[in-house]
Amino acid sequence: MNQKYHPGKIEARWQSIWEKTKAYAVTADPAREKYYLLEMFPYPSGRIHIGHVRNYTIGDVVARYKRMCGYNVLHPMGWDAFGMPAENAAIANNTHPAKWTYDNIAAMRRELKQLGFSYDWDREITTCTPDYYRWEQWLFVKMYEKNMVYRKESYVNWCDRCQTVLANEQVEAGDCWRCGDPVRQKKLWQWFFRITEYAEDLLEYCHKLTGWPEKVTTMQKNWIGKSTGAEIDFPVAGTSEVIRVFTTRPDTIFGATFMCLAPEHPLVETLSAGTDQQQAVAEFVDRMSRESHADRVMDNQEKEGVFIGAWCENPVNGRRMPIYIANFALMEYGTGAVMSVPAHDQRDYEFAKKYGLDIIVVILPEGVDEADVAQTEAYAGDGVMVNSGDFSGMENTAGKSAVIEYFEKKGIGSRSITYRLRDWGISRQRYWGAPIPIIHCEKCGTVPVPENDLPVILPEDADLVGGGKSPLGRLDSFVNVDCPACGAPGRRETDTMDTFVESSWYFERYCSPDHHTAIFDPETVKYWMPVDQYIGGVEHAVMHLLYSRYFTRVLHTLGLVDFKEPFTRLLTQGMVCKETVHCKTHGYLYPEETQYRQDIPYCTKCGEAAEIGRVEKMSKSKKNVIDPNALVESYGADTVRLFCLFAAPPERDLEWSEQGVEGSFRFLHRIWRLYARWVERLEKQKPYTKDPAALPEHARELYIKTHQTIKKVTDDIEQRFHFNTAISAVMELSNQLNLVEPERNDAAVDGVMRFALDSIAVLLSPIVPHITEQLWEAMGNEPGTLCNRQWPAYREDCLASDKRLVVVQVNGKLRGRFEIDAGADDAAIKARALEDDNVVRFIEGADIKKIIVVKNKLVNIVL
RNA sequence: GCCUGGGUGGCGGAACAGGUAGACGCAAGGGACUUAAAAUCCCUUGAGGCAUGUCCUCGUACGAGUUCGAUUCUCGUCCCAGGCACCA
Repeated sequence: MNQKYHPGKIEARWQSIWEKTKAYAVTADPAREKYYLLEMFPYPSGRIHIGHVRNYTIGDVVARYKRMCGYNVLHPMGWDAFGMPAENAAIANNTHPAKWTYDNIAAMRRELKQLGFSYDWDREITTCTPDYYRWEQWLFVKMYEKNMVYRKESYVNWCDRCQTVLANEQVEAGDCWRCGDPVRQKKLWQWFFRITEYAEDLLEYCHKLTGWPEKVTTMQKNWIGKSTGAEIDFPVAGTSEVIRVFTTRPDTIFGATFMCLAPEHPLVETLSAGTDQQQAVAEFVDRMSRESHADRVMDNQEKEGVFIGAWCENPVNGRRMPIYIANFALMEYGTGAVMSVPAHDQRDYEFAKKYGLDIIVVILPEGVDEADVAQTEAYAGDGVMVNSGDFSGMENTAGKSAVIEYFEKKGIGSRSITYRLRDWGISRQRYWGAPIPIIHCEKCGTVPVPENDLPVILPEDADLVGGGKSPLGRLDSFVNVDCPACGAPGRRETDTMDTFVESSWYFERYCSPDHHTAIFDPETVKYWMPVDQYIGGVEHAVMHLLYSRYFTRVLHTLGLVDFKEPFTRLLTQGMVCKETVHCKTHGYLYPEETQYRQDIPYCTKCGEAAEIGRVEKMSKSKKNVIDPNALVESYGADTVRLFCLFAAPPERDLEWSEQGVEGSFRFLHRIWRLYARWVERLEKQKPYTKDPAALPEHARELYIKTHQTIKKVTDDIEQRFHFNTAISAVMELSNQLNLVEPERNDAAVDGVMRFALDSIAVLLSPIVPHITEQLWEAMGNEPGTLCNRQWPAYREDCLASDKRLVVVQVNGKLRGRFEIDAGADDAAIKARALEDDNVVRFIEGADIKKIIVVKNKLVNIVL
């Protein structure tokens, strides 16, 4: 066996063996217990980045571990292949999005294979293929038939640069999440999924997702944003119109002194018509429409509004309330109208102060004088109702229900629930996406494409450049089609679907990727789904995960699956970060543009010393990126995998360190040399697996340590995915083994040594599969059998040694320690503690008040 | 502002039911091997003190508290990261 560890050849060799033997291909087998491990599939941007490597390494360890534990493990990989970067790149490089995408996929597949992940490549999915999106279109038609999809004209977030509509979730702080340009409002006909129909169910199940990080379910709950309250009708003075408001505080209705409408509210125009406010209102509405939705919602703008020249009447006390339009009233939340109670709502308070409107206190906190409430700010807390007619004197918490019941009796209001969540707009005016399978007919309206005509193939000859309309809209051969219902000339829908649609059901398709007669084979889905463990970035905590949960409910409603939640357990791994380096003249520097001398980076362009900046998430804009490919080339995949796991537990951010990588490489090298020293002596040696008691002491210690390591590694992987501590444990074991020298010819230790070395190979194999397979073979084992080996069990009789270390405290401070037989009773432990020289120094001449003994662990003497 | 996390040596991180704080690794310093360097191996390494020890004091963001005993539990404060935010 070579003394030196050369990862290059070894890794290529095992990868080709795994590929040839289809080592990780699986089939549904009802006789075996399944485990579905899924990592979020990547967008084929061109190269694998280090975040992918971390994500997929974590997943691969779990997949390999579960396989070794006997599960039938489904571990697939594929490509989230539709999306705008392909289009942008195609325009920039004068190529076709398909070519760009497929080239990228080929390159990234090669990179993934070089990392040795245990995927069943036979199940590879590419979402931009008709094979895949035809079933998405099929599902769209089913949803259309069940009225789960609809079309409406609505304001949408529009990005001028990307020429596309964005979902609310895709707008970050008022800007496009992709390009960062400001987003503005545009009115378009859009297709929507009725996700709000499932709002309550999605919310309710958040509490049942016990295998998810609380962080994520909390974010989803906030996103759904349920509010309980009432809807109440306010009659408009002098007309038969009523304004319906939603409020969470019906208990404050006696304090409502004015009304605020959203600028888009349908009554704004009618009510202001013919009044002297008409002009001012029109101007305000116009100004608001030009301001982007994001600006209106995001900035803590000053509250402003305009009186619309009409009044309504407070239904509980007949008070005449002026009606305003206000910039903070949102048409898409509640009813687009707010009953304003300035004494008890901060926004309303500021608005009232600004425009000199009445403030009436109706809730009195305990022990406070009415004159002191709402003097400088609104009081939003609980208290006793005052100035509230028959309700005065009631606790406001009870008052809420009482007021609602009163409304219901009088027929002017009712209990109501509102959600922040809105329906999912899926129309995109882009080329590189799945066509929406609808035909517009003048006579029949919107007609779904019949099942037999699916898929609606995305034509390859679209002209991507040239603005205004969607590229598909400029393609007559695509647009012109006969109406399937009446045969008259019709027009195809030219919008494509949001790419979040593809990623909302790909995990089901993985179960039967080659099924050509249905969206998936129900039997295999029944066997594999739901996903037992899903792993991905926390940046998908709201959109992707909520959409996937929604889609699974749709499939459930359509009778296609018998579960509602797609992902039983979720792990969100942290980001990969690295320090930034900044040169005064050249800005941010790539690692290869810096040279370190005595820990100070120098810019290779100008030779000047550069500044080390904050540690930040790796990104191209900060240039603090690492190319995984280059790392694999110089250190090998095993080292890269090992470092990704060792540097931090998965849920935390990982700080990249070149020296850390170096350290991981050295560790693998140490393991390699440890084997090299022993391989000749132990090749034919059987591992010792019997009772530890039969061994001489030095061998027994090694044997016990090995079993303890097996337990530690097993627990760390199984219970917490804390691979960093699992690796530490193996390092400790290997450090101990390194002290044993084969040259001593100590036959008593050989069997134990063989057992320990075998164990190291097995324990490390999910983490560093190539080197361990190589070492396994070198030890005379059948080549390639390590990855199919049973995960080792540990002997209970090895977990605790027969000696225990007991520490002695005096008044809680550590003063001594001693070893004692494990079986020793409290009295014996106490006696030993009191004999300890150093302990005696501290207790001499003092009164002992109390002695606390924790068996086998600790004595605390209290003076 | 609200909701999540988090704050431990020079650094990444351990301590997974309140019981030895700093495992493991990195970096640094010293030594061995070598003509030399690299690689490798060994030793030291939280801060301070002196009486140099199986020693003492301090120490897990800060301040209180509960406890025989707190990195761990409670309350308050500060800071960092992520998410949400005029939601009626």
